[in-house]
Amino acid sequence: MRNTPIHKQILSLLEKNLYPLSADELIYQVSANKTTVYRQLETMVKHGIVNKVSFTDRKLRYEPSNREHHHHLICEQCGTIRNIPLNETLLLSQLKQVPDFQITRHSLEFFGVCNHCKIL
Amino acid sequence: MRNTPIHKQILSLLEKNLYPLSADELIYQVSANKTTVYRQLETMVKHGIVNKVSFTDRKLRYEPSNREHHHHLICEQCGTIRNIPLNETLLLSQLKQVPDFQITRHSLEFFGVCNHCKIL
DNA sequence: ATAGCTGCAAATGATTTGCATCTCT
DNA sequence: AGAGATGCAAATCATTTGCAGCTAT
Repeated sequence: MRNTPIHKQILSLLEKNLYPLSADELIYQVSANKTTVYRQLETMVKHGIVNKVSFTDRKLRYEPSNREHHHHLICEQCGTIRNIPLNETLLLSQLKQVPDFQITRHSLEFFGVCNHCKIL
Repeated sequence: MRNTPIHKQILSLLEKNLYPLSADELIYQVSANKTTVYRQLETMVKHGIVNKVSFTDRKLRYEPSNREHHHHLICEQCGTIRNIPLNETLLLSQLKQVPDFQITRHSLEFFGVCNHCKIL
């Protein structure tokens, strides 16, 4: 992974913003071709410095992977994203209520490798 | 929401399968135009009988909403999805290990309405 | 009768690919 | 030098929309 100007720009934008950014939000601000932005993001994901997150609006979003463990609150009306540092021992109670936000549903996905694939 | 043949077919497929189905998996099996399948799914979501779930592969998936509360294990190599009925008090320990599956990451999203939108 | 379905073709929008050129290390 | 990065145009893939005709209730 090379430390090119575009690489720096993208990383700095991802770090500056508190919430995950979609590719188009980056393309809008970075002086590079959109293909390059997508490719740079993919490179960063492959190298583990950026995480890809997905909600239900069919856009992928990206955020630095070195951020303290947290989750997201997404407003289904305006799409605003808020980070929520989640003390996991408090998960059960938080599932019901978070200040200034009415949770209607949540989604939890685990990703990894199944036994079948691990053997291959 | 009308009880049409296509509606029945789709609902029955969603119920028969233990894991969320993508639109193309349904289109493959239902004798209807793909547009119709998408529209029927949207109708079902709107009426609350089906939930939309999204992983990071840019396809949306659908499952009946009356299923017992659960989450998903997605193999990042073969894409296989497994349901995991999650006793939430056990969440903390489960985040680390589940039988026959090596969890590398998870994603938890909360959806709802932010205070700003609730006021409008 | 009529609001809600359906089909087909075409449009959209996010993301990806091919290919030629450039540039970090 | 050579692997990785970039730009542009075109392709892909999932999903959506327009419009005209159907059909449950």
